[in-house]
Amino acid sequence: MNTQAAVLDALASPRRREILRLVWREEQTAGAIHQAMPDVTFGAVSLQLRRLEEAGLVESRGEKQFRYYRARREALGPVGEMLERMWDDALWRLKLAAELEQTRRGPKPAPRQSKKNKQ
Amino acid sequence: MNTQAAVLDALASPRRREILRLVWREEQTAGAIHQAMPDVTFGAVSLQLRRLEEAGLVESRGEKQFRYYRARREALGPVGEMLERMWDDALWRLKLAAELEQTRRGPKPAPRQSKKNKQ
DNA sequence: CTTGTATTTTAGTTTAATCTAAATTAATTT
DNA sequence: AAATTAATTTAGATTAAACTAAAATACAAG
Repeated sequence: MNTQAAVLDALASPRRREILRLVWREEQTAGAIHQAMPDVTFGAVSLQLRRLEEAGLVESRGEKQFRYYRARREALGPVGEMLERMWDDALWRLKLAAELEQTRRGPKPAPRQSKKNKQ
Repeated sequence: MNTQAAVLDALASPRRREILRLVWREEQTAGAIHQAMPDVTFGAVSLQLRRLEEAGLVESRGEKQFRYYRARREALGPVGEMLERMWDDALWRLKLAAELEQTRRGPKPAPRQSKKNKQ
């Protein structure tokens, strides 16, 4: 079960990282997760949850009509600590908001780097 | 300079991970890197090198008409160790080959998971 | 069995990433 | 200067990822 590549793929998107953060310390229902991300549909959240679960980054249990998701922190090892540092950083939160904003509105304004003086 | 997210973004693609592997232990010219990936054009490799460099995952120096790239292993921290484990694993190499094959040929055959018996 | 609530899945669209081919820049050699 | 070699950049095409809206599934309660 080659999992590492799947893990990296799963961590690639800001959306999935945000979901992971929401279920990092305590389980949440799919609905609660969606409520925390009002800019996407429930369906979109559900698809990302499935990707995270297939990558082994979250697990879930069903109870009544609800499904509770929680992070499988042990699957990330030291990378998990990196994520925690990222989330603890207040500046990071602002950056994330900007990132999601961009994700919503289309491609970046392409801040191209100057081509000269690169030795 | 919030770098972590850029790092995760940069590690998202198998192609960039393969490039990173090639320059992990010793520097390589852009041309040598391209030769190791005969299924893409030099231009494509150059673009990915730029992305890796902008994310701080590789650095480069120009000498004569060549440009030498090498990994900035210190920028990756724990993720670097994860990558090394991945690359040391023989099975992983087969998997990577298959992954690149897929990348080349189009989307996956979509092996859907059965929907029942999920408690 | 019908209604309500929670969630997932499907089909199709939109958005973003990656690639190619060709043009361009840059240094080297003749 | 012209030709050669190495690498980058651009514009446009292709491929893949993410999203939406609607339909489907699942369970609970009346």
